[in-house]
Amino acid sequence: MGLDDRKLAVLRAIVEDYVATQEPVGSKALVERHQLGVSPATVRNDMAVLEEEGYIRQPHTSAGRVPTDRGYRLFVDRLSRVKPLSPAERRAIERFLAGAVDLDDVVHRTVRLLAQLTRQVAVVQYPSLARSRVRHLELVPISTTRLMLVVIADTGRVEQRLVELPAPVHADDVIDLRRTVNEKLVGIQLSETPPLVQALIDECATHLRGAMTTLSTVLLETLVERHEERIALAGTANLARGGLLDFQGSLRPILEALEEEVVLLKLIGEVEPSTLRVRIGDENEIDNLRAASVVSTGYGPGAVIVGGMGVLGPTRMDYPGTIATVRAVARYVGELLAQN
Amino acid sequence: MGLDDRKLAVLRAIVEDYVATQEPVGSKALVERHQLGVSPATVRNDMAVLEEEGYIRQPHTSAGRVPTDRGYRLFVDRLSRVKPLSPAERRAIERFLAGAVDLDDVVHRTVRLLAQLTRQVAVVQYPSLARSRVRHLELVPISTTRLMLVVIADTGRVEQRLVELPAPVHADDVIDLRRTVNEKLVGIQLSETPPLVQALIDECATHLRGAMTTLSTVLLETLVERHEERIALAGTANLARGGLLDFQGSLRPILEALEEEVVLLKLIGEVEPSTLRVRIGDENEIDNLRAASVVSTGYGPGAVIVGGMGVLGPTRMDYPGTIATVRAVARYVGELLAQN
DNA sequence: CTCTGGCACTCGACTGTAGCGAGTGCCAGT
DNA sequence: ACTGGCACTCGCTACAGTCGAGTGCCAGAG
Repeated sequence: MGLDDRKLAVLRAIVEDYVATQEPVGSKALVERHQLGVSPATVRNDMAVLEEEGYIRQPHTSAGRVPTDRGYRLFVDRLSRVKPLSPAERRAIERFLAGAVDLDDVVHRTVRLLAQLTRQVAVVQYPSLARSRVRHLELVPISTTRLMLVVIADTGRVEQRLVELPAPVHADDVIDLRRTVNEKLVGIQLSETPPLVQALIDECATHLRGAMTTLSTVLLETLVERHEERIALAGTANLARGGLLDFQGSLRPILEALEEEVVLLKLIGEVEPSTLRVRIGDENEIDNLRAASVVSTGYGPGAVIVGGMGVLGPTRMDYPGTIATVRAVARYVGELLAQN
Repeated sequence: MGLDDRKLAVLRAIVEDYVATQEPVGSKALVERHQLGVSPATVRNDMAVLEEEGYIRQPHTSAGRVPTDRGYRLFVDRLSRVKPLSPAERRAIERFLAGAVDLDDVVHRTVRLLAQLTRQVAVVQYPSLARSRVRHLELVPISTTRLMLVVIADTGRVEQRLVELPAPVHADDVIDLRRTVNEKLVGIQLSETPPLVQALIDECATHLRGAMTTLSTVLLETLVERHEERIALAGTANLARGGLLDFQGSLRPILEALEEEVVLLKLIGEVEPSTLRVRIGDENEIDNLRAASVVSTGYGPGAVIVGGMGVLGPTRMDYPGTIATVRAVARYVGELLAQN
């Protein structure tokens, strides 16, 4: 395990060159392009050690070296300093996001921005309902037996659902229902509403029990079970950039994975205390994504985290740059959310 | 232009074989696989004519023939009878769509269903707001200077938008506003609301003029300008099926085109009286899609058309099957919309 | 006039061989 | 511990040769 500083420098150089050129890198080219201060032969010896330890490998004998997933991991963990964005980039982000009129708009702009800046596939989760608080519940009578339930969360997210009532309900009763529901639920975090929703049924006037029961069913369904998580995606065209060298020739599995909301949620939705997460190749739990890397992070107003965002690209990607971009975009979106 | 029946039969056979095998088809193979009742030599002569007329071509000398866009066009127009779906398929469609709880759900299910049945990229436009009627307008007070405007269309589509008022408004006034707006606009087709919205400002009480002005601005924006058209997409992974033989090796342009909502709308949104439209290769106005074909149609409750749907695939696709599927799915969705 | 069988021809796909060169591993020397 | 040198490996490219599917054309039969 003895990896002295120079061996690490060699690994860093290999990663940087390979990411830039997409071609296996040999000892001679390395000493030419980086000031390592030693001869190719020495580098070769270091390479042999690095290969033995599993950080790099040769596609075939008599070819240069290529980093392995493990090599990238070491690079990310110990060898790369996050490169700060240029002021121009920061301003671009700010300006682009500032134009948003709407939560939907914010999410759309964010995902496009991420895709464009990183030149990769971007994924943004809508602010999770479970992590939001109820700002207001609205009941709109459509007919005597139909209500439109509109849930407005403090993150600005709005969800609606049609409710089919078991029996006709008078307009005054709708007002009644609305008041009761709002009194009990406004300000509560959505993930904690289920018990309260149960209690609602008992508390309301007897002749409204039926209506309230279906209403609360739909409420629970909307808030907790279904739909709950929405996702925006952009930049899939970037997958086809690397001339099929990345992703070992077939985009099929990647595209398939990206079509599954569940998969995407798994990718970026598991938000932990740690600010930012990088999953490299094999580290991905999803089989279809074994040839890809994912950089993801949570975002939200202030320290609260309401959702995740991230990008997906070939394992051979510019980690420092991507990490910096994802982090910066997430921070700006968080500020934007906090303002409103 | 003398294309007798046999030449047409040859063309049909070529198209069918090529679609099935993805390989240039030669004269010998043709007579073996189809009962044409003539010798290869005769077929060759017919092929020479077909080639001269531009319906087929040779990738290189001494290779079989491949249909041109023009050949596919002729095939679609005159040589293919729409093959009816099997009862099993019909039932599958019905069952799958029947489970939908929601307009959103209907659209999502539809697009996935289309992608799955045709094994191609599916696109479904949400019921266009411009073509819907207003069922209800709701104003939800968020704070004294903020309203949430919710527009509910008769197609079940719901659109919401935050309104920042120029000055605080009392709760009673909100009720007033809501009543006025609903009285004037409910039942009106959205594309015809603009003049009425203008009139609203004049009619309302003086102390509400300011509020009504911003409100109507947002209303117009929401209904007409922005956002208005939404699109669902599925099955992009199917693009990567044909092993890069379709789409001349690069998915890039296709994926790029699919990312642009505007492009997608152009693809399937131009709904005309004609029931179903097939655009083959070069016939596509969008440059990036010159290597693809699009089968699209309008849908809606009864004879009204509220949106478009369709699929996109390689020019080498099973036109009869795809056409039948798209038509059937559109019809079922129409019925579903009519029921509610 | 139409169809057919025959024949020469074309040209892409595949195979085998050879030379080149990037890159390596090893070793002896400083 | 580093370096220069050297033999070796092996993928890549070019080139020649063969094979065969498929064609176009033509003369002859119906």
